[in-house]
Amino acid sequence: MPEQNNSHLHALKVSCSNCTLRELCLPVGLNRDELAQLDAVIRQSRRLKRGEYMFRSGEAFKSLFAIRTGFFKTCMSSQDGREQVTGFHMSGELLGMDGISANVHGCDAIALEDSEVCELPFTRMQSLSRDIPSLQHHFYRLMSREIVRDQSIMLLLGNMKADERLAAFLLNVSSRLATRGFAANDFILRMSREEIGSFLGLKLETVSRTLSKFQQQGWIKVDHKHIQLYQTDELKNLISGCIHAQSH
Amino acid sequence: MPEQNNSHLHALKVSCSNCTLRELCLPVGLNRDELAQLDAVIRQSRRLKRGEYMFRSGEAFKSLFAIRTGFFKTCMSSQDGREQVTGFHMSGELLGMDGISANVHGCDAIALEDSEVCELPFTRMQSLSRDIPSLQHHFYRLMSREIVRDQSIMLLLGNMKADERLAAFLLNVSSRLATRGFAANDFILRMSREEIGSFLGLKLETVSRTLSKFQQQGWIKVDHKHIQLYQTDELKNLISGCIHAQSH
DNA sequence: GGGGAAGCTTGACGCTTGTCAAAGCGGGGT
DNA sequence: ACCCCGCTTTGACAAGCGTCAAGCTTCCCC
Repeated sequence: MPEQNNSHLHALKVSCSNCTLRELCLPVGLNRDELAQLDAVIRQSRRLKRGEYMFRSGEAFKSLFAIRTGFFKTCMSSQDGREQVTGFHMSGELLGMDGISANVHGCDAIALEDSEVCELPFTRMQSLSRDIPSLQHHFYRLMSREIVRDQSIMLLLGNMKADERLAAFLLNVSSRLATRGFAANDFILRMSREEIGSFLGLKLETVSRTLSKFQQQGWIKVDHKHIQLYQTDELKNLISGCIHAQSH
Repeated sequence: MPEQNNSHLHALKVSCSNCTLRELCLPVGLNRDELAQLDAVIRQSRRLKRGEYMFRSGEAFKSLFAIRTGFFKTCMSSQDGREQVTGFHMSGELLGMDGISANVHGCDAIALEDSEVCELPFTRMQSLSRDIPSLQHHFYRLMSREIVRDQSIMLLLGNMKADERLAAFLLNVSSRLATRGFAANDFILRMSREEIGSFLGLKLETVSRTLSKFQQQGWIKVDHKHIQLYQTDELKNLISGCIHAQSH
């Protein structure tokens, strides 16, 4: 692992090497020169402790943020303090794209564990992407991917019953962890039952009960936030009838 | 209305003049030369009859489509034939952005009335947007807007009760029609109760019952697909507690 | 190490919405 | 113009999930 000195980009590349899907990360198919240009634009990475905000709804939009390590939730809040979780995000994912349209962040992004992110100033990325066609195309693809992801969640919320939603959620988390080189069938959830419920359009009691039901049937083992999947086929069966069963 | 000959772009501009929000359409802040370039890229517009497909899920993605006139639904289908409506779309809106990520269309787009669309070959638009920075930025904003729209629907599906969903839906349709210069409080719905229900995550009977309830309370008048809004304030009250009550 | 708050599980009950059914109305095509 | 089919409305009933409540565990901070 040579010449690591002072290259924020290198760190990004390292996080990329953790991903089977290179597309999660930025530097794809760039030559040495283009990499250097990109590296110059990426700001010093920033560390966040659990509970800290990466950005808040209503703040001026200036940058996108790439997660190098850690785990985040994005959520929107109403006046009376209730919140709705709109997504959970892992290393390699890009946050803040909803802020482009109105130049204002449309949601809060909160670290669920100690994390590290890279800041990508948007106007500079935009002009850089004019010089590097493959970068431009990559940005369009990332935004399109976010649209596809949101629509698959719309399907989940509009069509599925509680147990189907939980099964889809567990399989999604599992596959995303596997993509990053972690165990697919034995993991720690970083979020609370209430946050899962908020994301899935369910109450926390329903989440808890449904997990217990899966455990009783021998499909999974639940020890608080420690989840083990024993029979993923049964979980897949549950959602096989649903539209576009595979995860985003 | 001079020199209309052979300019597909002109037609787009005409459809734009119907919109209070110029941002819905493509040619914003372009000079004469840039307009000519853009015009050269836009393919001959295409007419569709009610029920025809603009594109289908699974087809190769080649172009985005701008609606000049008419009304569309987008939806996804499962193996067993059930469908989920993911959106309703009016003149000035751009469809197909979910196809960019995988080079395959992710949903069906079907005309709900006789319509006219412009085809925008994506790779050519992409290279053109490198020469015209404002066009590039506009595309990013359009995709971001789609992300925001999808997230507001996620909130609706995850948080709201049946009557709140219907109220939000009616107010949304109303404001989008007003934006295009149509009456805000007296309109014809182009979709069936079943399609509304599919979009809102409800069964058609619930849609029908809830509309009847609104009518009983004197808030609206329902005559099949002909809707009149009498007391929009009451509808707004219903969703005032919800997160981000305003429409997309 | 201990205390307290926050998170999780489980039960009982009720409401919202889905399901099944029947009847009325309207519109499009022959 | 008429007829048939599809859409809509309305009712009765059932089920799934939310609500309220109590007790328990765990984790964090002092």
